[in-house]
Amino acid sequence: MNETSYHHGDLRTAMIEKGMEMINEGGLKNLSLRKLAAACGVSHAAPYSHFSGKDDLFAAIQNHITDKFVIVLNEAIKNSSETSDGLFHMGCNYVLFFVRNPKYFSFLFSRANIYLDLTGESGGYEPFAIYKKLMHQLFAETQYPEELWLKTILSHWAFVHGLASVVTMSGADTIKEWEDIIPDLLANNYFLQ
Amino acid sequence: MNETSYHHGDLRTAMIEKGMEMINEGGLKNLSLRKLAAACGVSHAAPYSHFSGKDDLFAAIQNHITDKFVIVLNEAIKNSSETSDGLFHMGCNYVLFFVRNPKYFSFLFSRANIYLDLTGESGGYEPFAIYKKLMHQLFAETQYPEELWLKTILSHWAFVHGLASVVTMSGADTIKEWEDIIPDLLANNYFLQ
DNA sequence: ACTTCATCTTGACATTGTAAAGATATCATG
DNA sequence: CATGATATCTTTACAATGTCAAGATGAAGT
Repeated sequence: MNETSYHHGDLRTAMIEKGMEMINEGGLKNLSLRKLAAACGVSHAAPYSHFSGKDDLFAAIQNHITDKFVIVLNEAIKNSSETSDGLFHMGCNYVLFFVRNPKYFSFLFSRANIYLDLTGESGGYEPFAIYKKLMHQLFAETQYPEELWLKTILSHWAFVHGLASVVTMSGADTIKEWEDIIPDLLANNYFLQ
Repeated sequence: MNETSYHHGDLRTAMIEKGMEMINEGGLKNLSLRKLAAACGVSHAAPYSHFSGKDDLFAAIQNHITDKFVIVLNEAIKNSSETSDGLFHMGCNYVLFFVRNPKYFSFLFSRANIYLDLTGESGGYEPFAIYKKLMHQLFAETQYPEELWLKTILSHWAFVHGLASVVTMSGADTIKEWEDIIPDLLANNYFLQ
């Protein structure tokens, strides 16, 4: 199935991966369904055989990026013997994922289709669910007082997610020290009082 | 200058305020320059006498929201006698502004035109600059070790900004307890270790 | 070889952003 | 008050975009 054939072969994957490329290069505003189709060498209506529309296409790209993000998060658990160590590394991996892919941040979190389930043990937006589950595990191990669970989860996640936000808004690509700063900030408590 | 006259009278302000309304109602994706113009009772090209284009118009709306945001932040200083108290209240006001205006968050921070100046004493994105300046003041008062300034600012801002993000992603309008939770989270340290 | 079906193309249309040219009212100046 | 300059708005036009419908193509199975 070469590039001159009538049928593309794997247009769905091609659209998603080309979409990720073009988001990383020119951002979102200059990316249209038709340009993406052209970049894949198909006509402007071809994507409609694989996606119900533009929203569906971009949601698929979002899911694909989220999948990679989830993989990076889960790597933190594998490489850690203790749970508390895993939480630290998951925080690092969380932020550093966006240090290495700055454009992904606003794309992932500005589409207003993400729901953070605060109450349950699982469900909701997967990266948050993973983080939450790991903290629950740590809470159980250390017999952390249950009335503080939600507050502690909120604090930790907000801090980590906020750091990712800061990184992308202060020139992630221009600051090379992030890889040293982030673990420092997560390991030590630099809050006043 | 009534609504039937050829000249609107204050189209620029009308576009900005109507734009804020429509963002709060239907979000961004359903808002076009032409719809906004129609909602203001003018032709679709009328806005071009006040804005250079769509980007300029939306930047003006963004600036207007930011102005209101800055006012809310500065109120924290007036109502506080001590600097540390002001910092606490500014954090509260920061997050609660988005509890009360959930749609503003993604609109403000997803336009990729915000730059956080980490190094200087002022300049850059104003809400961040205000927060940073207040912390510098507190550092000076308490003779806080200078090598920790940047790390402490990063931690505090990331936490506060992350909380605002969490709030908007977990249904700001459905959870009425935020106004009690946020001050609690900011006043007490619920981080592990 | 024939049929079936997924995939792709072509053509069309409404919406949108933008620019140019002209219409209208406001305002300063005499 | 008259007049011309200027700001503001309308009309018209065009290219880009998202979407749909109808038809073309070829792959896979019978």
